[in-house]
Formats: sequence, structure tokens, C-alpha cells
Amino acid sequence: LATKVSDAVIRRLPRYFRQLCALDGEGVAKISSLELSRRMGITASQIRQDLSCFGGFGQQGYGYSVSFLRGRIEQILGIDRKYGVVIIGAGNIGQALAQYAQFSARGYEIAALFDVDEALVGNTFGGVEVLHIDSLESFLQHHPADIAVLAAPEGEALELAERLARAGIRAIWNFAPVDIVLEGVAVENAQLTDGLMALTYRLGELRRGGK
Amino acid sequence: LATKVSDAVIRRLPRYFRQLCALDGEGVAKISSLELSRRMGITASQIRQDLSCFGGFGQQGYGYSVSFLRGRIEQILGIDRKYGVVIIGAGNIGQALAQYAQFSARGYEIAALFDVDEALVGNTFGGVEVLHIDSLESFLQHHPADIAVLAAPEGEALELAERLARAGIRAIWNFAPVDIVLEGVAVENAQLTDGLMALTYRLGELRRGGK
DNA sequence: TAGATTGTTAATCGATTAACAATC
DNA sequence: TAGATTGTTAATCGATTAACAATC
Repeated sequence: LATKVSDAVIRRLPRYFRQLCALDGEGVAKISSLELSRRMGITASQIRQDLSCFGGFGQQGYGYSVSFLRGRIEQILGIDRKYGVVIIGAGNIGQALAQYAQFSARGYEIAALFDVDEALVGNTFGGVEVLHIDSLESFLQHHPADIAVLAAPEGEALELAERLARAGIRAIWNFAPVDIVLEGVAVENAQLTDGLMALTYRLGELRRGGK
Repeated sequence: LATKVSDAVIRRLPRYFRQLCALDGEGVAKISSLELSRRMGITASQIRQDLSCFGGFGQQGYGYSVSFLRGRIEQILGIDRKYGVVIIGAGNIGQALAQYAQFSARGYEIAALFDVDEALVGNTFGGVEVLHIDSLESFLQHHPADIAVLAAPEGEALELAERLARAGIRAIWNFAPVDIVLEGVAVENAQLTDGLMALTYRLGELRRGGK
């Protein structure tokens, strides 16, 4: 229970959460690991093994209560709370994320966008104002944020990440095509181009008839 | 060499590629697996093991030629070619991707955006026109595309994915929060919310002091 | 040649799957 | 109670790391 949970497990948690939300929406009250395994294309063993990292959420002979399990996974993921978010870089990606309804709906409250470009400063995207990057530190002092979205160009990303860490940010969602490693900071890479490259690789594999 | 390459390896290839591009830009001509391992935080053993899936690209006693290896990984990933891309869903994400310079720069040619919303049809984002989703099949017949970006809302995503597969698309880059599995189609999930949830989990872990 | 570093084989480690006793 | 299904322990499988002979 107290032992370190592997990354592989953590990455399946959001998928479990999505499935349980869908089931909840369908009015399904209980589900067995076997049924869930069929829906998700994961073995029932793995589901039970994964969940047992966090405790016993089921009932032998019955299965899992959908709404109860959904609630527990919500807690485990930490998405039952609200998070203050700042977005660094008000280009295409920054703007799109600021306007992405899914986030504000889910308790991510975007406090501000930041950019170096004076032409962008003062503009508003999805109701969020663009501030100058120079005001980052003073802003964070007055409005502490939990998460920083790093949507700056490659060249500036590393330095900005270090600035964010110094300003007290402990979670960075990184969209820049640069690997960021910072002591005591959780970094989640959302490198779009990397995913796209993996896709073209597998497309090539399909075309060559491998697999 | 001919054996199936594991997903773990494929996901590291874009990182190798990025590093080698950076080294190339710095004017570095050769690198050993040991030096590269230090830069990337990966063991030298793993680098050699990974690369040997595709052939012997190095020279014993010398190391790897940066530009040669960069070129080979480019080929392996299949990013030395051009790809025709259609974007399904012209909301925030679809618009942002259409305008994302990184893609057009890298040989991804976005042919069109598609949406159901009549108000969006006819608009242009990053020089790409929004067409009505009804014209998807006829458009693809006249302008065959390699990759479809699925940036549609949750409810419609699955059906649209099936439509794309029927229209001959063999690679889907999925931004919708739905797991898509289609026979003979490479699907790369770019589910933003999943990544964000993994981040909040690890932030919580940090705060609880679990490292 | 001697030194360095690869490509590859073997050893270790961790994650997934299978099996089953516990129990609702 | 009998049937079902969990939580967990053991077995298998795959991926990472270590070691080293091959060789530039």
C-alpha cells in the first residue's frame, strides 16, 4: 500500500476514471473486473492488481461499485480539488489551452497567460488576460499557482522552467520539445511532435506489413 | 533486426532524434553512447540496445556520427517524407494545430479542417480552410491524406474514427478523451486531460512527501 | 599497436498474467 | 449455503542493465 506506485499504473488511472465516468453516466451501478477488462482491453488481473495498490475498493463476490470507485480514483488522482494554473507562452497552444472548456470545467482555474511579445500583452483568451513575462514572479507571489503550463518556444523553455521552479511551482505541464528534469518538481511531458513521430513510425510499420 | 520493436523503444526514438538535432546544431560531429546517456539521463546500455534494433549505426572505438545517426533515425521514424493531414474538428485544438508552425515546417501538410458547425465552415486558420464534415469522404477521395487528427468532442469521436478508417485513413492522432481501437489503423492517443491527471497525481505525491 | 567503444549475449529487475484462498 | 468475484501470492514474460568479446 505504501510502496511506490509505478508509472505504468499511474498512466492507467485516468483511463479507469474515464471508463467509470462513462459507466456512471450510463446508469451502471456495479462492475466486475472482468466486465471492465472487456470494455478496456486490459486483463482483469491487471485491473485488480492496479487498484490494490491503493486499497481494497471492491467486494468479493460482487465487484466494484461504479460511483464509489470513480470517487476513490478521483481522490487518488487529486482531481477532486481545484488547481490554480498559469500558462507560459500565449502562442497557438497557450491560447487554445486557455480556451479549452474541458479544463475550467474540471477545476483547473487558469489565472493568467504570460508572454514576452508586447503585442500579445493585454489581450484576452477565454477570459484570461495575457501578462508580460517580466511580471511572472510578482504575480505568482500574489496569486500562488499549483501548475504551470509551459508552452514557450524550444529555446526559452529550459530557462523558463527553472524560473518557475524558483518561483515555487511544483508541477509543470511541458509542451516544449525539450526534456525537462528539475529536482522536486513534477514534470509531465506533453510533447506533441514526439507523439506524432511515434504515429508515423507505426504507420510505416503498417505499410511495410509488419504486425 | 526483423523482430517486433517494442513500444518503449519507439517512444524513445523521438527523444534521440531531438538530442541529435540539438547536437548537430551545436556542431558536434561524433558522440559515444556514454556521452549521450549523460545528456539524456538514460543508460548507455539502453541506447546501444535501442539502436541495435534497427542496425549497427556506430563504429567500435569511435562512437556514432551525429549527422549520420540523426538521418537514420529520421528515416526510421518516417519523418523524412511528407504527410497529408486532415484535421477533424475546428474547435480550439483543431485551430491551434492548424496554425502550429512546427508541423508545416516538418513535412506535415494540412489539407483541410472539418467541422459540423456551419458558422465555422469557410473560415481559414493558418491558411487552411474549414470544410463541412459531410464533404469528408469526397474530399479524401480527391485528396488522399495519410494522417487524420481527431479533435472532435467526446460523443462524436468514435463514430468519426470509424468513418475515417472506412475512408482509407490508416493513422489517427486522437485528441478526444476516448480510447480508440481500430483494426489496421495506427492510433496515437494525445489525450491532454490524461496527462494532466497524471501530473496532479504526482504533484500530490510530492506534497505528501512520497518523493 | 593500444585504447576506446560498439553490438550482443547473459543477468537482473520489474511488470503483467495466472492461480487460488479468502470472503461477501 | 452455493456462486461469484475479490485481493494477493506465485509464475511468466519482457524490458533494462551489466558484462565482454569483437573490432575500429
